Amino acid sequence: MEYELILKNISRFIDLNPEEENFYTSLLVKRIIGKKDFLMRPGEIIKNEYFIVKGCLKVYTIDSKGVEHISMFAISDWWTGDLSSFLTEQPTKYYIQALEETEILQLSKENSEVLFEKIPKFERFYRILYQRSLISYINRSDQNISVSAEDRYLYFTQKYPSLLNRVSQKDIASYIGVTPEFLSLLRKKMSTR
Amino acid sequence: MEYELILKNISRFIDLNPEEENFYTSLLVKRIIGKKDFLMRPGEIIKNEYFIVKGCLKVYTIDSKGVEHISMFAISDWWTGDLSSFLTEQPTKYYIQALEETEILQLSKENSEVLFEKIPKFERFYRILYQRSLISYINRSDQNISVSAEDRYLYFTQKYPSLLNRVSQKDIASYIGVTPEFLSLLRKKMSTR
DNA sequence: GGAAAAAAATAATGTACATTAAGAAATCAT
DNA sequence: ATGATTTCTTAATGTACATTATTTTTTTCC
Repeated sequence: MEYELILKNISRFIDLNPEEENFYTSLLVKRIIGKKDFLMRPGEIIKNEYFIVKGCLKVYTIDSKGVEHISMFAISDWWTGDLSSFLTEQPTKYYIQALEETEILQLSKENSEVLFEKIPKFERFYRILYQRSLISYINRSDQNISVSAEDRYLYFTQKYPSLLNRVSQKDIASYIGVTPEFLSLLRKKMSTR
Repeated sequence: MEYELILKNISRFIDLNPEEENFYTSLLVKRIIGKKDFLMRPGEIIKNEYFIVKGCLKVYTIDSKGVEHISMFAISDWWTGDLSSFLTEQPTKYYIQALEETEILQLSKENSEVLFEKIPKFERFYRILYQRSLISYINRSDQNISVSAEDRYLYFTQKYPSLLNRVSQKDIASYIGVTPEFLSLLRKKMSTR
């Protein structure tokens, strides 16, 4: 069934009875984002959070020199969006683009407020979800200032093996913070050992 | 009164009645960390979260070459600890050291579980706290891969002006991910403009 | 207050990574 | 399938930042 994956995602942290499950899924909107289409562009005020059912997206900014910097990839069973814009109602600076045809479920800000009122244990769900995200972002920002590009690449290959064949090297380079040329060189050096 | 600051911190996101306030503060333990003393060392399993009443701490790791990497500073009205060790009960990799005599309030894991049971709206408090932390760590990790050292330093001076006179340049250099020598050079270059 | 220790500045040299440019390989669109 | 795009590789050169070493300044502490 359509909502199986998202309900399973939620049941990792909280238990819902069938009635609550129905209420929750009634708040969701399903969307398909075609390959290369955008889910978000800079300047928009983000009114939703997104759960990825199927597919793959990249979240990135473009700097003043026109260079793309990938902030994260989002695949099946992950959440994405722009928490900052969602919370502050300021325009986002991110692009989110589908690398493949992608199916998402979106939950609007109004509906998430309704949700917290009606089923307060969703506060717990998000508490735990954000707690765990926070841990991985703390790690990532520590790593970005203390670890060489080669080790960041190695870490990426170990942490996200499923992305290796799905995402271009150019995008991986952007994610780990180097140019595609330098990553190509690194990979050559690493393979001759 | 002793708990004024922490109760004010909490009241930013949730309302507590006097009874709840008393119950909450009864779960806290007050500690003083002397200058240069450690609140945490690698290998320990972290059983508390810490709120800083007064003083200043640095959170850092030491890499395989013996180089210190500062992950964050923590000052009055901030929370600190090691969420990862706290959650997973694995040994921490962090040192937390007081840069000045520092007064903290600690909440143990057991007590935080009691707290969530007795006053579920603390789930909401932590949901919002983590959400906001997450936003700033997402920013920081984006910044670390896409922004020059000079701009990271500028951003630091703007975001944490109060730390500039309190923390050594060497520690600021570590936080932004450069050597103290290079930060010194940057500052000289910046001052002659 | 003065010696010792730590932090900061300066400078020379070294290295990780960026930039530019060009060709080869893979992917895409008709 | 075949040309057109995009991605990947390779290589030369350039630059941001690291390393090492020395000197100056500031802080610590008895």
